Amino acid sequence: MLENDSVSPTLAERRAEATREGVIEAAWTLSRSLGLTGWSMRELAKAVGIKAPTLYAYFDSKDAIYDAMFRQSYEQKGSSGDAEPYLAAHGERDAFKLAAHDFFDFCTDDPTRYQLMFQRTIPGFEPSEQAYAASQRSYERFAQQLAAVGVADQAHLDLWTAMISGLTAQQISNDPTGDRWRALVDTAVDLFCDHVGIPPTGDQNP
Amino acid sequence: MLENDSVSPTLAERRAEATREGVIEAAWTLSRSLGLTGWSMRELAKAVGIKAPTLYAYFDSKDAIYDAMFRQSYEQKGSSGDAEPYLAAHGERDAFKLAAHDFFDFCTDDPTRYQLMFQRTIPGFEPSEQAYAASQRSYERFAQQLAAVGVADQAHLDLWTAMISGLTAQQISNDPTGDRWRALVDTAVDLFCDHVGIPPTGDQNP
DNA sequence: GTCTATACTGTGATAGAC
DNA sequence: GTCTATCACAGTATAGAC
Repeated sequence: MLENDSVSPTLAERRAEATREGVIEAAWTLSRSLGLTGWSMRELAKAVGIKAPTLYAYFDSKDAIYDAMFRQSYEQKGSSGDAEPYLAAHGERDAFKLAAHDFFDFCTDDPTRYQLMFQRTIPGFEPSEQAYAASQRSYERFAQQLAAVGVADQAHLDLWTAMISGLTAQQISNDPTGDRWRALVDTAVDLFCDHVGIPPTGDQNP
Repeated sequence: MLENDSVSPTLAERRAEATREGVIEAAWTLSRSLGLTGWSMRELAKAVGIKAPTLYAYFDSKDAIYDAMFRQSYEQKGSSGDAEPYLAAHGERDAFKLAAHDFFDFCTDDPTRYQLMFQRTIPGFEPSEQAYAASQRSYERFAQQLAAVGVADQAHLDLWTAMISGLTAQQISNDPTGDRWRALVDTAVDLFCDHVGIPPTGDQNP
């Protein structure tokens, strides 16, 4: 690990960073075909074209690789699928439905990523402070989005989280290629909106 | 593995069965303190008072031990917490609430068991045909209970499953010692009952 | 500074003597 | 059935070549 506090990275640092990203990308590819814990450091090294011990020049441990993947996932989640643009263009219930489907699809699009982000499935792995902070920022953005449409009560946030993530989890583990629980998302959102007092779409003057 | 198709087991078989149960019990103890994947066959053997290779006289592999634990869990679930007795004694919504809390408490009482039963968390482990059959029987009992109170539509069953398991999962992973999501169970059940047309308690003549 | 060769420790699992 | 000895493989550390 180089130390260089100047503004522009040296060429060596840029090259090292490129290698790091290549390692992470290869780790994703292996994880999607063999499972998150289905590959060894030796296999990963071979996929990148280096020897296993060289990996330790870029990452302190296998868990550090998982950590980078974890953090990257939460940053991806932030940079796509924000529901806010919808709010101006749609009625409020439709905004909730779009937000729910955004999350649902983000999870089902990449079950391996979902497993890393939301299941505690890798023995011994716990996200570092920085990676955990990325997940916290993601939750904060989510909370602010719901606050923007009038849902600020913590209990309401928790109910939303449980309902949408519950549907998602069932879909991924019981019907990964189908739509059995996806088809229930709109119904669940309507139940939630009834509960928190969001008026039905088209009913703007209660 | 001995083969004896006669009705009464021999003394040797009974002793072997007792050892098997001791192994499983020790595996639970280790799993609860170190995590499901946090112990080795050598540690397990030491806890039972034998050498590691001797374990393989009782179980074909480590996964076979997980399999026995998995199956045992689903059989425990069948023999406790049936909601049927409640049905005669309570109004319908209260019966749903009791069933939901039964499931919720069964899961939060033993998060390790929950992890084995409902998360796919052990790398490479898949339940055997017999163990999977035990989990299927458990689901069938659940479906029949809901049918007995008038919920037979598959989509309704799926919505119930997603809501209650979603609350449970959030509780276990985000607030294992608290009540943050448990406090939402009754609300969720009411939303569900509103949706499927179960009248509120005390409203027997709609 | 980046890589390779080698080796250490612990894992699940097996072979074969008693 | 239970043991000792051993295997192949894992993650990882280190010494030293370039």
